[in-house]
Amino acid sequence: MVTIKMIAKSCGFSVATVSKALNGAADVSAETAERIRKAASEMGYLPNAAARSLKTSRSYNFGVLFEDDANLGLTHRFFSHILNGFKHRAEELGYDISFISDRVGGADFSYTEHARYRNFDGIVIASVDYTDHAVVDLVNSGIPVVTVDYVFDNCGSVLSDNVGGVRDLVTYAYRMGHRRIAFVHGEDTAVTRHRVASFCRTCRELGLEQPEEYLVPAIYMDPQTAGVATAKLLELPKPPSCILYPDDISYIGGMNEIERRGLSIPGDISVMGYDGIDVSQMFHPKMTTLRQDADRMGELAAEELVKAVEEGRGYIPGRIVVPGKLLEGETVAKLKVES
Amino acid sequence: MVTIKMIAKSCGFSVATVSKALNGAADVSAETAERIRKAASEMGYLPNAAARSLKTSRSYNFGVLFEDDANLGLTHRFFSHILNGFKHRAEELGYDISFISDRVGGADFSYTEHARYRNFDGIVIASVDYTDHAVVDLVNSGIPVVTVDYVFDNCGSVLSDNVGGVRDLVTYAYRMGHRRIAFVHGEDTAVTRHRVASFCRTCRELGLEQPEEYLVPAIYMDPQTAGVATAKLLELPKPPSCILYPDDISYIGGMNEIERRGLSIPGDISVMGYDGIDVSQMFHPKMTTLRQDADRMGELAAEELVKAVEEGRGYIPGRIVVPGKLLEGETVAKLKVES
DNA sequence: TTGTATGCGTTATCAT
DNA sequence: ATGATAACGCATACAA
Repeated sequence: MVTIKMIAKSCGFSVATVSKALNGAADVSAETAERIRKAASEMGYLPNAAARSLKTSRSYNFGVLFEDDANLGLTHRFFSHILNGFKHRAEELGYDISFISDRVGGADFSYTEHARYRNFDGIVIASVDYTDHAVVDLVNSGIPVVTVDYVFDNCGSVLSDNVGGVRDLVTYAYRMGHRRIAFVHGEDTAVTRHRVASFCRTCRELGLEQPEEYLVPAIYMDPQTAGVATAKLLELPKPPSCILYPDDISYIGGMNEIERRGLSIPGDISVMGYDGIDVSQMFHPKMTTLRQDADRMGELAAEELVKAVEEGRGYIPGRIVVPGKLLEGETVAKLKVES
Repeated sequence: MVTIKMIAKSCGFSVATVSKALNGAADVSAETAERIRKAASEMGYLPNAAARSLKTSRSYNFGVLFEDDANLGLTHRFFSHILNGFKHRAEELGYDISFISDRVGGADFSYTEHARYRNFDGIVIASVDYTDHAVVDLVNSGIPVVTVDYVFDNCGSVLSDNVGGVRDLVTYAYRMGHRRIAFVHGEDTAVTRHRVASFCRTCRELGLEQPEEYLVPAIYMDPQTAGVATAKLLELPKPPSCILYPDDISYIGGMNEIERRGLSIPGDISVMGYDGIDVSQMFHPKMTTLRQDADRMGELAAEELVKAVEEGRGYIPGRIVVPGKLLEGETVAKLKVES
């Protein structure tokens, strides 16, 4: 391993001068800077991140906290795209990425302890239970944090436009002539509350009836509970003509229940998904769903985090809302409007 | 930030003793060790990874290289599971995880340079072009490496049993009475070559005819090319009765082409996927496919890498083959055997 | 059993 | 413009 000390010896300069030259400091002559850089390159010099971090207390390393209830973790479709976008943009901006966990060296550590131990310059949080004490603690640790799909007062955040997304879906169904629209929603989270609120408000604004039974709980990414919810809706005395699902996977569970009953989509009942995952556009009938641009969200999270880190105490937390896009498929029937 | 120096001052011991006590060294009395640990805990002491790494040249950090041609990266279904399993097991074993990229601090770095810069103790490689010079360079860097689905002489490797998987699928089709079996395979990679070889060998052993036209190339995860390949097969004078696809997503492309022609699965033509992704078991007809246990593969890669790191020069590269599991769905018809 | 001293590779301060 | 030196936090060889 070649160090600046060895370069210094080889060139006849001091380590101080070598360090400055390599970091492009102004107070070193262009000539010697050139000579030193050449020697460094020839000798195969590489800086040592640990030494640099120790000295400057900057790691140029971001911590990533991605955990979810279902323990889908990195295999979660939405979040794997977030991570993907975050990673690419962070690397462009000069930061590496590591995962934060609740253990270090085999021993239990809090997230905050882990982050301090590794001296992360900043942290992105997604896909977790934001009421978790350990997460709240991390958020308040003083380390710059950007959260995804949740807002803390003192952190930047990148948010999928859930309110707009649900509004667009319901409005689309309305325009297609639907007047009895039901919402199978996910378990209680901040995202779910936003979506449910948007659903109720949009229905009210459109003058739609909102029987309590048209709001049915299920579990995100779980076809099973979505099927049960669907059964409940179909057995209502006055069943809906259109069902909105919490995500595209849940949609599949609903679809199966519908077909099991000999009903057809969209002939007998119309349905809509959420997320716009790849397979949603591959199967027939093509799914009507709302595509979330998760890659873009990840990129924006990286940019916001860099801003938070580099602006330091003067940073004003950004609230970035990323709009989705309605993918008009073939699962919503065009109805004659009821009298 | 509290350091061992501050603990030393607070307890009246030297930094050396504090360091030893905190690391559970034998040559420190149980009593003082206890006192020191108590003080450390009370003062909120946390070790500093950079300082430790600088001193010991061990980072307890693994580098992960996950890139693929399609740039699906982390959103690739198979690889996101590998990463997930790797992450969990590595954390249990006391290692953190960071991504390796070809840039550091915004400047271009080779993978090897990046790995040296961060002083990774070990590296896992998956999902890349293994002929890439930068990858080969990393493999030969001297840093312990474990590869997924590829073998280098001097590295450990974890392999999906592609030979056994294809054998099982073909044999299953044979048992179901199929005698004209076609294979739509992915682009040329090591995995593809193993699968094609297994396909040919199994057909030969079963005494099946193997017309050249029954081997059709497509692209992994691309429904489009799979559809084209399917069209070619269906238009053959003697079309196959069963088609094996390179993955479950490609299967969908094939299915769409089949249905577009008014044919039904499995009534008119039987089909099989590969991977066993979640949605493959949700849609009807349920897919017959081969489930790869990618999470397990990731875990085993972590264990193998720890072994490589800790055994040092005495490490003998392991070749771990992980068997898949045939998921018997509803897409392969039971045929009367032709005379 | 405990303490002293040194150095890991780097950056930063202050002289020269 | 360049260099001597200290310090970042920690682990360890060796002395006491």
